[in-house]
Amino acid sequence: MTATPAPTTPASTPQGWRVPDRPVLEGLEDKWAAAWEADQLYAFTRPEDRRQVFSIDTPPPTVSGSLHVGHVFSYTHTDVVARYQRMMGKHVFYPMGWDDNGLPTERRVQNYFGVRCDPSIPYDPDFEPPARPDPKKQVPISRRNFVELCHRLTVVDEEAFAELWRKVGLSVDWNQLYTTIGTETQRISQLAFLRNYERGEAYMSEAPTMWDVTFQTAVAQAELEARDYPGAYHRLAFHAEDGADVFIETTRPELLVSCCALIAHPDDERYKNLFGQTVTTPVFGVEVPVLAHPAAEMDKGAGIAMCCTFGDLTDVQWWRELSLPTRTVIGRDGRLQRELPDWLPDPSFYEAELAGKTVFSARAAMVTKLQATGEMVGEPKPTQRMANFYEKGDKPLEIVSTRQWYISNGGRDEELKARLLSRGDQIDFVPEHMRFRYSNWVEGLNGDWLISRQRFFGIPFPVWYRLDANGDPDYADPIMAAPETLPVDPSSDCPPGFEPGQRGVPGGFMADPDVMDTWATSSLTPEIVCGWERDPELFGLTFPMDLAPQAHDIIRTWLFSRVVRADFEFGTVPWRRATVSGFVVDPDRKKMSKSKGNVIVPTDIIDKYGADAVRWRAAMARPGMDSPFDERQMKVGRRLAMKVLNASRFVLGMGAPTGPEAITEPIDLAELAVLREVVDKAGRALAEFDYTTALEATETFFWSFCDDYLELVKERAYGARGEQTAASANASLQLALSVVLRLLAPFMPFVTEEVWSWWQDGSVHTAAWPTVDELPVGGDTALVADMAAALILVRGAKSDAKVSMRTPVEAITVTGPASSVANLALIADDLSAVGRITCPIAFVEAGENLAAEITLGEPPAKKPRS
RNA sequence: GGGCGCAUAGCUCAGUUGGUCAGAGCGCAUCCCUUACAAGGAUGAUGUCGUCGGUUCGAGUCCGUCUGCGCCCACCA
Repeated sequence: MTATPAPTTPASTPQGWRVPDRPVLEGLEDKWAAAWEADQLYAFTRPEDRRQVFSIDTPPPTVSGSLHVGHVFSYTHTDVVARYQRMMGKHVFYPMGWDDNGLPTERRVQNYFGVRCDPSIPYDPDFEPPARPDPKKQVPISRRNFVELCHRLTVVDEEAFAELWRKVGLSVDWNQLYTTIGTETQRISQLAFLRNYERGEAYMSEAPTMWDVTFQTAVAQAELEARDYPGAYHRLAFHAEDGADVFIETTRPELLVSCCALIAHPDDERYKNLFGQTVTTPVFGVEVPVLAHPAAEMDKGAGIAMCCTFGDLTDVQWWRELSLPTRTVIGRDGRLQRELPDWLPDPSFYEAELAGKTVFSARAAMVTKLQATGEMVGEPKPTQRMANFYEKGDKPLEIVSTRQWYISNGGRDEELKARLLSRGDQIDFVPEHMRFRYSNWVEGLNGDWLISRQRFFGIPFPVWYRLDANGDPDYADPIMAAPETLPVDPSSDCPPGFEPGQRGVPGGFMADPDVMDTWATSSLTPEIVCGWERDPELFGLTFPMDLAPQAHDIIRTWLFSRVVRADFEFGTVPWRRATVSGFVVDPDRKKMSKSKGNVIVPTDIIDKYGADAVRWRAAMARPGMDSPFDERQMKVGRRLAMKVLNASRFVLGMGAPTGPEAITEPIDLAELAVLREVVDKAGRALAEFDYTTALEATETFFWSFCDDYLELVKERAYGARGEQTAASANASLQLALSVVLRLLAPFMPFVTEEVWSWWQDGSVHTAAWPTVDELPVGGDTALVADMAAALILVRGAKSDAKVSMRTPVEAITVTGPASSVANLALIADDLSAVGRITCPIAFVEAGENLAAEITLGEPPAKKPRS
């Protein structure tokens, strides 16, 4: 569908209002997005008092990915509330950020340009990526060239994202745009890190870490994902001192070489007599102790396990708690090390068959050897087990001992853990039960937060190391950058007191080669956007923030890490309220993902139904609720948007501008009394982030307003019964329209702005949120219910008779309870007009429900088809 | 195995502290070109509120039980 501009030619109306003849939805997004931008309608202006601000910690989307309809939904939820707060008079601080830092961008650059980063290659200032990228033959390029390509591509991606957000109508302040690789972000990230380091919250440690062999980087606990992984049990014979065999079962026979103990549960009668003895390993003949540890599970495998450094996290626990030797065989590339293990009595088999092999080849070689020596019982027995993966990787993680930077997060400090748990209690979660995700995660932490990554496109650590006379780094006493010099790139900048020529030479210095994980940066989004250590006035006005929206999959990462940072730096929570949106899932309730091919492209759906319709559907999904995608529901939103256009045109085309003092008719007062209740309900709901309830209340009112009230007063408003009753109708219609447009504005910003522009000055989005005080008192809401019931009686009679609604009613007797009958008598004239009732209506008090005896006249002649 | 959530019309979901709470929209059926709206409008049908117990004058609503589903975490011997 091509977007045609909305008609701007005003039809001439006596009031001077500019109401188009045939209003359409097409083109409203472009028209109003441009106007809002030109007017800087959503630009943050600084009030005097923090209480006048509503600040939002917008999640920065990963620009190397693609936005799907779920993103549109969740960002719309926040935007609805931002718009409400703005109309409430708040100075809304609503930034947008792009997460363009880190591994996802690296991967996209590799695929897009067909290159890969090789830090050993020198910079080539004239480098151009291959015209035809070949994914199988990626061109190795220098780190600096690689980073340049990352920047080049993110600029393109970010423009596409911004375009989508404008189309969706997010009322963000684009002046506050930040990126997670930007200069200011680098400065803040490095500064916060230095502060953490000074206070002892950040530290370096050499320890076993979860390691991805594909990306060759350490990964943090929060990035792990347990997945099913096929394996096989291998039953191996160890040899006891008395010559007996001790059988263990393992899924990783290739790690046998790194075995440093056998371990069983202290209460396990089968192995009690072995504790304290040593056994020798099959094939290698290494002598290892048999030890007891409660983490050994009697009913798992043979009940006795070989501990290797390192096969899994239990091995790490045993290694640490039993002070076992470190026998590393898996290298950072996932292959068995070429260096020969010095603990082997005879390394010849290792050298010939294992060194340099992948774990898979090594396993095969090991099994062949074990079968040859008779030390493996039977065939490998296939099994399904869970293995830890990096969430973006496709090979199981290995555990490798490496030197890394950490920030404490309570995983190794019960006092800190308790404090961070209590921070969670200080945050309002919407929906409330999402706080359990937070407390569950914090309670389950078993280590500190690993923030260094052995990657290229990220924020470097502002750290150097002195090199001793042999050229070896002194990690114990790192040189930290001076805060006023930030941001620094230690690979090109010099540490204080050194010359460039001293880089990499004995007695000189070297840069810390790592970059910070992307969460180490995004954990600081409140500090970044609020102007921490940059703009104290802004910071005072916006921090702690009011709202932190996110999806439920990042509670353990982004949400938690921001709490950690704010606790360390400020001793406070970073925001008062955290809201959690659900996912949009496919009709089978499966999560959308590229690999499943079930992703809905948001621009397609917006082009087809309009942004207001998509936003309407988004707002019908309550916080935290996953929502199946059903395209038909977009039509419902579109119909509402069309209704707003048409009903507004009708109301504004009928009478002269009339003030509320003209409203005197009981039904007019009654209709506005219903609206009073809606205004009250919608406002209270939106204040609590319950946008769905607000929308439902408004929408229900609007449909009955159109279907019943508008129909009922139509003829009177045209002046059929005199000026005074017409003025009452028109004043009521205009007031209701003004209120309804404002109630709908947060949800459907485009169509409401369009209609507002026909007859009002300024933008509906900076108009005041409606209050009950704008609406007259004294109306009886029961009258509206009676009206609706009466209309159904008249229309039902015609529908049953299968005749046109224009068919006259020649006789009608309405019966019902006294109050209803009395109410309907008040609006008999209006009822007669809308029902084509040509006779007086007879009212009789009888029964508990309204009923009618109706005699229909001749249906009108059908008009010929034009 | 631990935690959380869900179970109400064919579908998606509302049902605030137990007392017109058996609802909405979609879909479906029938009808209507009606001068705001045919990408419309009117009218209508549809449910032992997952199971079994309990509290109560009264239970979708509170308590317990079971069953099914979903999500998060743990789980490599």
